[in-house]
Amino acid sequence: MQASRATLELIPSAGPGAGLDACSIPLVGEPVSEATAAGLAQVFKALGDPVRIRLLSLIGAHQGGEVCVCDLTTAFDLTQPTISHHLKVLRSAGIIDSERRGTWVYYRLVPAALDRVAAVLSRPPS
Amino acid sequence: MQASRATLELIPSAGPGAGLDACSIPLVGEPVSEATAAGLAQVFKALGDPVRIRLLSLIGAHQGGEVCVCDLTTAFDLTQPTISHHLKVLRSAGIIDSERRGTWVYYRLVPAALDRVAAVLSRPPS
DNA sequence: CGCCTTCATCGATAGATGTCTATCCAGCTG
DNA sequence: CAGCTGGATAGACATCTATCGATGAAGGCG
Repeated sequence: MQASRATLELIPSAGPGAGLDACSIPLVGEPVSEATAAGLAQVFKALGDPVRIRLLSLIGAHQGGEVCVCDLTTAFDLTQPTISHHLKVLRSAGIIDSERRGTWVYYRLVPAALDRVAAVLSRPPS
Repeated sequence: MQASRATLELIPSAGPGAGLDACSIPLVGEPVSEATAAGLAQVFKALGDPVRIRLLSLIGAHQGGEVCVCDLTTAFDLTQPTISHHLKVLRSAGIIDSERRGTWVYYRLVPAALDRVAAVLSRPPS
């Protein structure tokens, strides 16, 4: 590195309590910790598939906010285990939730999770 | 090839020249098309890595909104080609932009892209 | 010109991921 | 009980990806 540039300090403080469950610090406001970045990345990774995006859209757009898995599997040209796998990824990320009622399992969105992700992406008013 | 214009169209249904339209394409409002889901998934996939999250955070938090690559490489325990790879992924997704000035290359955020993603995740007021 | 610094690209490789088939579990109904 | 259906799990496999070392391209400097 040439001497005419001042090196800046940018190792973020590895403070405790880092994670997605922490308060939603804007992404562009200040450097996030490694743990926070890992938590955010997991959620974004769950969103990083076209099938899962469409699954979320189908669930969110459905009247009542709940969709039976049987209705989701028929909406794709994929096998039932594949859809089940994608639903599991979304559920592991905390984006959706499921409930069994009798024979069928219903999935619904977790609005708080989506809100939190949206808040992270929003830049602070400056 | 710096600051290549070969970035993808973030939301295909937005049309060319639409720019940063504040009107959100709802993810939870109505089912999205396959093409829209694919475009969104690519952006989310770009965000689905802890290193890239931290890169975005470092760029966005830096004074002036620009960061030299040399400062980004020193912030991670990774090699320079790896950082360059991650920057390319973010740039291909339209999330960041680069500009060469003399010896150094500076990266900055593309706020419109982040705003659009945040808008997609925001649910319509019920 | 030659040399150095900065950054991008190439090629290889270990690990992650999406998809399938086969199978198992839970719940309903004869 | 047995049998059927909706959904999850297991295992296999092809593809993708994150990372590295090596190299190339662009620009500054003596």
